[in-house]
Amino acid sequence: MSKAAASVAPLYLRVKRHILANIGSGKWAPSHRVPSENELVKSFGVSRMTANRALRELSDEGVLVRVAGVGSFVAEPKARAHPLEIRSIADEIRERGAVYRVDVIERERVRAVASLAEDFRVAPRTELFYSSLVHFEDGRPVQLEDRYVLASLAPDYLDVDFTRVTPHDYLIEAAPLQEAEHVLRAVLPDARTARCLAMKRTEPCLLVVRRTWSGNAIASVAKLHHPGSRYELSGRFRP
Amino acid sequence: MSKAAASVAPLYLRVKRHILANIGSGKWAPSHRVPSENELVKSFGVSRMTANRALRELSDEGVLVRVAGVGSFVAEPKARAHPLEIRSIADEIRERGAVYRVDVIERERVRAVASLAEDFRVAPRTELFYSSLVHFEDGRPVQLEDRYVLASLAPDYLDVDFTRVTPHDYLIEAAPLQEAEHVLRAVLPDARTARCLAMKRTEPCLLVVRRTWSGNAIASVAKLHHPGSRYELSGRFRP
DNA sequence: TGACCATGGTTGTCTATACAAGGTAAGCTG
DNA sequence: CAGCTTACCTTGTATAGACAACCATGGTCA
Repeated sequence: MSKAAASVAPLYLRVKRHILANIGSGKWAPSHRVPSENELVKSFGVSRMTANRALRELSDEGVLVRVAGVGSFVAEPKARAHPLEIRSIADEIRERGAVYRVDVIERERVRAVASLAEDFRVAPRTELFYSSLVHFEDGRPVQLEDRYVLASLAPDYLDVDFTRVTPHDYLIEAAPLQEAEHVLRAVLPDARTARCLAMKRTEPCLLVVRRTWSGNAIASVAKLHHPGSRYELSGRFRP
Repeated sequence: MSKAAASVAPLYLRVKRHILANIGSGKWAPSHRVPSENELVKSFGVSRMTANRALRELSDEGVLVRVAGVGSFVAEPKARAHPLEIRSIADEIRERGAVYRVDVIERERVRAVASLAEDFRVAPRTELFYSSLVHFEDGRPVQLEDRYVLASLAPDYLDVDFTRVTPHDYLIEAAPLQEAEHVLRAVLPDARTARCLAMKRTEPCLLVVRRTWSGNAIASVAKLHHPGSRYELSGRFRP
């Protein structure tokens, strides 16, 4: 009834585990040379294709570095970049078990002024859609979302019911997301932001600016203001 | 002299690209069924092992979902979590081509008071090391790093020359990093922080709290204050 | 000595074949 | 009609053999 996975596991997996075990125990340090495919063929009694798959997958996973004509080596640990996940605010709030609500402040069709045109890398007066929402957690405002969207990429944007679908989720459907850029800053809110988030103008805001690409075009630029006293971004990470 | 990669690329890659092109163009939507291995064998004139490698790698990459006995299907796009990389500040500054400098403000051995003990999940009065550094970019302070380290995990911590190795880099070597947690907030600086970062107390700070695990123990808790006017966290992301 | 070349080990790719196991659907049987 | 069986297609794994490209080494030749 036990898993007994070790004895029935596919051969290529057993080879992978053997190598991972030797690395994990410190027996094979970074840059140490691991057995070649032919050596694994002999010691495990498997075919070369099986040994190749084990080593190739470990290479794809970044565990090994392979050099044609030379050998396979334990990769240097990198891991000095720690990803922090930035998620949809509605998901986050609901996942915490809190009540989520959104107010639609504005939604309109606009033409890009100079600064916006620069953000989007388009000509001035290009048609954009603008929406402004406030997201609430248990009745308290936690995010002001000011978003501009390239009209040609999401022609139905102004008809979306944002109380049911967040702009972010809608855009994922409408325009296949290919790249995103985030910039995080701490700022003081302007008068309108402070009013929308029910905060004092001396209280700091966590500002996330998110730009998303679809194909070669910048599909959307969003400015997300969060009251510093009521919102924090957090994430855990395992290398 | 041109790449001519398409004509010399390995067969399994050509098959992968064919499938990715059909997905990228929207011709094959999510949950659409892609050709089976045997169909690819016929249409591309490759062996089944080659078709298998193409489909298997796309499955490993999350592009396809394969079900034994049924077929291979275009995966649903998830990507509503956007990782933001948090990197070592020294690397970041040097990579921008700016001059990096660090001042060591304090370094000492301390005993955990109640709140610190709670952060570390250890008993009060457990021995910790404390260091306080200010990181400069082109002569302007951009980060105040207040760090506590579990003494038993890094006994040499106080002897490290922080002008040559950042605490973060040293800890990676000393205690294998297994997990990290980040919390980002916007706050107003206290008097000491404002003084160290040469900023006004009314100016907001971007605060990153980083906790790192090594094994089951919390190895380090770092509070990183950045002046809102001079520092921003940014990152790009391709799904 | 220095430049060239042959050799053998290594990774990278590809084929043809085989068996096993999961799943579906048609057809048979009671 | 319900339930079972069977055939077929699918993915998953594994093998033996083959050729190409890469690289270090050592030997040969000028």
